[in-house]
Amino acid sequence: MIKQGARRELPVVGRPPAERADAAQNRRKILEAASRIVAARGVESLSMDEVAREAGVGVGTVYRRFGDRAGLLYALIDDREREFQETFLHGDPPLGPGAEPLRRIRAFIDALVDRTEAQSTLLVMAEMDSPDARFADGAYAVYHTHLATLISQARPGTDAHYLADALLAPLAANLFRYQRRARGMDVDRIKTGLDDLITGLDTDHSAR
Amino acid sequence: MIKQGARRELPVVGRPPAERADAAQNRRKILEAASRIVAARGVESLSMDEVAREAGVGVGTVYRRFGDRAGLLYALIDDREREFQETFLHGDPPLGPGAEPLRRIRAFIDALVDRTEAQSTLLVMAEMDSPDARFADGAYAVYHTHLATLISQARPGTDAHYLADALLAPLAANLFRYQRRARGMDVDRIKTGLDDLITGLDTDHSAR
DNA sequence: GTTATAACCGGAGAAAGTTCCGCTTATTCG
DNA sequence: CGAATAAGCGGAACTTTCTCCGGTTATAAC
Repeated sequence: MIKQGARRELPVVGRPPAERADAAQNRRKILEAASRIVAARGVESLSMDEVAREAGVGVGTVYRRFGDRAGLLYALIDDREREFQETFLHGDPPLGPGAEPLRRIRAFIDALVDRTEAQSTLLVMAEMDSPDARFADGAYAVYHTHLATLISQARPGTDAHYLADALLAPLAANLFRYQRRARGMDVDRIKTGLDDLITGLDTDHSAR
Repeated sequence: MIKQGARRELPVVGRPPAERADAAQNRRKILEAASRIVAARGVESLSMDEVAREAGVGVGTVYRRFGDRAGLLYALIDDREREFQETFLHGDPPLGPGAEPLRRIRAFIDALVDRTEAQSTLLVMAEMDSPDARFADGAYAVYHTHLATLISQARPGTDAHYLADALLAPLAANLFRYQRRARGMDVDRIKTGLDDLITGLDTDHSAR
């Protein structure tokens, strides 16, 4: 995550040129305007035109800075959750390093459930206008790598890469919201269910 | 699945009034036109205007019949897969009744992977313009009920309802397509990974 | 066969996302 | 400081989805 839009085609070598000062300032203005609108009237009514107007820039600028609506929404999400990554990468056990892998997996998934609960509306909207955006976004990659590492420690020999995706999948914002709203499941029930799934990972399958 | 759009608000009691003959005919014409366009130029370029024109009706008619774009897409999907449901509900074992539950779960998930592979583009598009549509659609409900029943047989005492969602989640079209395209995973790898996850379900967790 | 009515029809137009392009400005290099 | 240039800017215009409503037609009751 962190940097959105802006550079879609990278130069063959070397880092992308730094953002010009005025551009960086516009990025900030846009992000703040978007945040203000979301706080005031919800994500549903966040139109690109309005963001541009509120930020005092043209629509074109919003698009140049963030690529598309999904990009803007993910930037908004990232902006709020950078510290979450800190917690599980370098924080205290059982979330951070120090605890045994399976314990960390559980703690991580639990924390992710809470995060999803808090941001579900924003996440659903973001997923909506760009189906791959969730996976292309850096945040997902970080979660995936983290989980895959832990899984391969807990159960060497399995396809940790795939299982990480599979464990993250039930936390897709649209399913999560459907379970919460339409199915009437509460957060604890979801956590318990996922714990059950994780427990299965700890099994020795070779004998089967 | 089966019936899309048309009746969003049901009468309190009794079945909805039958579709008028001309309306039913338009439904057919629209579905055929849409199918033709998809076959010719892909789902990406399926615009409601064009469907209407090709079917020889007004746009309003398309919307009255199918509710929205997602509704039309799901109708298209259902139209092609009604027999899939037959297979696992009443077909031969191990997919159909007769085999032991865990065996049937595996067979079902495997078959679903193949179905997702075949329809992924259509499914991704449908999920895109209406985040809950996948779950609201009758097909998902059928899968969910089927799986939940099998899970509660295989492992009484667990939250089969939740686990069914969790097992279906990695088959979300957008994740699936991302794994196939961006991650370069092949279908067998996905099946194997899911089998691994299912195996975990067979564990006795009470001792843990 | 006539009439009442509920369903249906078409297409104009509103709303929102995205693209395009001529003009402006920050930055760099001599 | 004074070009040269690459980056950035704004907003009009285009696209596509979806809504609305005045007029039409199928269906059923008499």
